[in-house]
This record gives sequence, structure tokens and C-alpha cells, in this order.
Amino acid sequence: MGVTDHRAYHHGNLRAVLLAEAERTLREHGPDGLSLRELARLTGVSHGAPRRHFADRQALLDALAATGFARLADEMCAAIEETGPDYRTRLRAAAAAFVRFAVHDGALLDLMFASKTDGHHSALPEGAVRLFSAVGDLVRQGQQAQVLPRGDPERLRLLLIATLQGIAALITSGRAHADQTDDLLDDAVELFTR
Amino acid sequence: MGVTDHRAYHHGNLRAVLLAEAERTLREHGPDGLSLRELARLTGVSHGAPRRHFADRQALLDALAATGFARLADEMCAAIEETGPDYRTRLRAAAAAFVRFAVHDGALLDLMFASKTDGHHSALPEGAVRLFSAVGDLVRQGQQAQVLPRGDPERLRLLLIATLQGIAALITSGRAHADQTDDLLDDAVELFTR
DNA sequence: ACCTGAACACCGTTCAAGT
DNA sequence: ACCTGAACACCGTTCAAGT
Repeated sequence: MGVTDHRAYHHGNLRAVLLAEAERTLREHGPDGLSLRELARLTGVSHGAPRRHFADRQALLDALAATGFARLADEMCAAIEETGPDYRTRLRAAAAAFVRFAVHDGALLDLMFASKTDGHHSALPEGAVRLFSAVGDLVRQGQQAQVLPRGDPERLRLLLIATLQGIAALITSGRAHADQTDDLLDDAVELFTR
Repeated sequence: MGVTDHRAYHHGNLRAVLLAEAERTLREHGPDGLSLRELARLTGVSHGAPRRHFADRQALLDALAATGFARLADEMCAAIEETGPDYRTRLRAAAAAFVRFAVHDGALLDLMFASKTDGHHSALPEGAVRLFSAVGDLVRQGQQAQVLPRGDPERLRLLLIATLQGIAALITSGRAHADQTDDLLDDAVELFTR
């Protein structure tokens, strides 16, 4: 048990360890508390070592955002699938999963949505694609079931994501209390469904 | 004309000059391009001088956010008042003013909405209070005219602000093109009014 | 009252050198 | 292939000193 030499720790998984540590630091100390040097210190490696895995600080943040998208996509899909067939409750479950993520990892969510995607969409992380397509499916189902308003599903998808992110931002910024989450979600679902 | 000695420039308005320069830098180079030292350099003053006016970098950002709220409140109120009596067009004008601000000063808007207000609401800048009460008035008018859904106006106000901010975030982050702004606003107004 | 300039600790980034 | 450690330029913050 554990006779592998210490350097095994920094063998091929330093990248993963750095990402995990970065996510924790982000959650506990916010984005300003996240520095490459401190990260290297925490993982017991020299301050130049992360360079092998992330070209610069921005590259680390991008990778962090990518893992965040993947996890959010997982959680939203799981929330949808765990729910019964009633569309309203499915929509409500998806929205709740989004806000739950925002409350638990607000700084990470900011990072994910701050990443300028101005360039070609090829730069979109896989998790983001999965997330957006999941929301797209949800919208199309709602329109088919005639519980969501008619119209371009793409436009409705954008508006739904905007609403979810807006609610999340309200709570993570402290402009709305966590108590009001359920009310906001109820009102939002009520607004979209008719 | 202009016989006042050079030091008049740094006389009592250094604070205002710093704020103006900071807003410009924020608009042109983003939040990461904004440093106290660079700011001091740009205004031709020693790097320690801003300390007299802003206790630290965060204090400068807070002041910047406060001026941003004041301007946004002005612009939204003006947009509402310039519009005719039809409620839908008033709501649409207010929403458009918000998004216009977001497109022009996205980094500043992020700053305004990122400022943690966890503490007592006494810390809310005057402009923010004015902005929120303006939106509150708008919501109450819409409910009175029976064009907005019934229910707690406070909850509806929160949801409206969330939607506006979500749309703005979509555009400033590049996840939606500026072309889609009008569509998004149309859809949002359509969603809230019935 | 307001500003200067040196000082300190920290950071991101680069790069020659080690293994 | 991966990591170390010195180096460089930059930053925020503090503080004695000037006017």
C-alpha cells in the first residue's frame, strides 16, 4: 500500500490535481484568491511546473470553465431524467439544477459565462455544447407539448438560458436571498409555461 | 486663459479624473487592464496618490460601480419618459436602454452586478436604489394596467431584472450576436405581457 | 490637506538547467 | 517528457517625508 515513490504524485496527473485544487480554491476564496503560484504551492510543486500543463493563467481558467460546463451538463441532464413525465416539473427540475450549481459554484459559473466566445464556435468546450443542446431539447419538447410558447426554438432557448443565468446571478451576487430561490423558479416556470 | 498653474489639475478633482480615466480604461481594455499604478501614470500623478481618494483598489471599483448605477438609472428613466403612454412600448424601451448600456459598458455592468451586497443594504449606492425603484414602478404600472401578470410585484421585479441582466450577459459574453438583441427583447416583452 | 518616492510582498511569465 | 529555480517586469499596499 502506497510504496509508489513520492514523485508518482507528479507523474501524469499533475494537470488533474491542479484543476481540482483550483476548483476548490475558487469555491472557497473566490477568483481573486486563485493564483498559479499559490496553486503550485498547494500541490507541492515548483511555481514553474504548471506551465507544462497550462500555457498561462487564462488557459487554466479556460480548462476550469470546460470542466464546469461538463459537470453542469451532467447535473442538468440527471435532474431532467430523474423527473417524471410531466413537462412543467421537468422544466422546473432543470432550472433548479442550474441554480443549485450557481449557488454552490458561483465563481466557477461566472468564469464559464465570462469566457468570451467571440471566435469561432469550434472553441466551445464539449460540456457547453452538451448543456446547450440539452436545453434545446427541453425547449423543443415543451413546444411540442404545447406548454411553451410557439416560435423559433433557438430564440426561446436563448431567452430561457438568459433567465436562468439572470436568476443565478441575482442570488450569487446577494441581491436576492437564497430563500427567494424557489419563488423565483416558480415565477419563471409560470412565465414560460401557459 | 489657462494661467492657472499646472498643479490645479491635481487640486480637488483628482478623484473625478481618476474615475473618468478608469471608466475609459475599463471600456477599452477590460477589467484586467485596470490597475491603480497605470491609472496614476495616465493621469500624471505618483502611484501613491490615488490612495488619498480610494483606500484600495476595491474602493475604486465600488465607486466606479456607483457611478455606473447612477448613469444606468438616468438612461432607463429617460428612455421610459421619452416613450408614449402605451405600456408595452414603455417596457420595451426600458429593456432596450438596459441592453444598450450593457453593450456599451459590459465590463462596467459586470462590476456593478458583481459587487457583493451581502452586508446591510445601507451600502447600496444611490443610483442602484434609483434604478431598482424605477423598475419597481414600471412593474407596478404594468400590473395596474393588467398587462403584466398578477402577483407579488417584488417577485416580478426580481424576475424582470434577472431576465434583462441575463440577456445582457448573453450579448456581452458573445454567446448571442448583437443582431439578436431586438429578437430577444421582443420575446422577453412578449413573455412578460399577455 | 495632498502628493512623492522608496520599500515590501506578491504575482505571471520566461528560460536555462537539471533529471 | 517533466520539473526546478533564478530572473524580469509588473502589481497593490504601506509609510515616512516633503510642500
